[in-house]
Amino acid sequence: MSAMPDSVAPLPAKSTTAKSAAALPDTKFACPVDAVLRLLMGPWTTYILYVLRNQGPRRFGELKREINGISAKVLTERLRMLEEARLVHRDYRATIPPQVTYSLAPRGEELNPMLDMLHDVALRWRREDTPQSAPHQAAE
Amino acid sequence: MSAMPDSVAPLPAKSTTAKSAAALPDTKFACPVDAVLRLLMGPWTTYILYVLRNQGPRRFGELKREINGISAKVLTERLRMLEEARLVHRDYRATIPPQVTYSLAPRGEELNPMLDMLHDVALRWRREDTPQSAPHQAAE
DNA sequence: TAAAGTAGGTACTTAAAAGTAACCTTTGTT
DNA sequence: AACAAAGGTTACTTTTAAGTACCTACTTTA
Repeated sequence: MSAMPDSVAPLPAKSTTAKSAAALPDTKFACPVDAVLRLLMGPWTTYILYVLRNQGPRRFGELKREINGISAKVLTERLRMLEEARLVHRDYRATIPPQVTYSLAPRGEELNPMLDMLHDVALRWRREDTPQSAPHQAAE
Repeated sequence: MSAMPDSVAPLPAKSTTAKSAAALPDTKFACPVDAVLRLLMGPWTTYILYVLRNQGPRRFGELKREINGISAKVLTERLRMLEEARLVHRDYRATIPPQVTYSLAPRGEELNPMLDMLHDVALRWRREDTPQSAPHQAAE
């Protein structure tokens, strides 16, 4: 029971300058867990981290080609966000075709144990939910 | 390096019956991590789990009153989703004012270690990012 | 001369999520 | 008779996110 001892509040889709701005006193001191989840949740985010983790540093075009279906716009958005959160590192070389390489920053690596755990849980649940005819799986 | 050895694919906002339906061959065998994150990401989801974990089983109205600002619609949606994912358990008593109690299901409790880890990382980062004048915090 | 690769940026459109408000059922209470 | 409480549902509107398409500038290649 050592989790979330602090003020926990969701981010109710901040509606600054909206019409009803006097209803919610929250949204200022948000739960840190929420903040991190908010980093990871977008459609392609964990996939990007996965590629950087397993394939190592990659250039923009390589990422775009590897992540089948993502648009340049969204890839840029995600990389900018992850860079701002210091999960990835951006290395820009102003050569004539400019060369930009992305890699996992220390904070990105810090997420690995947690993502591993999440991955284990997710795999376990999927195994449990898939009605296998003969349940004789050994290793993962 | 034991994470995500399987086919990883995002869920690109499934556009069935849309105009461009022949571009992406993915979205069918999605990454299990993505699937679990998709459960947790909505604005109020982790907050609901947090309340159920720390306050114990709660009725609908209690939850709604405790989670300041959530609407009945969204609370219902989230609880239905969490119930379908078997993270929470719904106990319905057809008394005359009907009585519905929600509690953490076993799978909900399985998430605890991971959420604790996530919480630790999130707290650490927030400490690092908050320039404290005198860094003499002892316990979390 | 025209295309392709490099790393994006911008504008526009569309779809999904969230919020708001009203309504439903039954019984007891005032 | 009207209202409150329980636990939602439904319809409607707004907000946000994502997708599509086209643009930049510079160089090499065909």
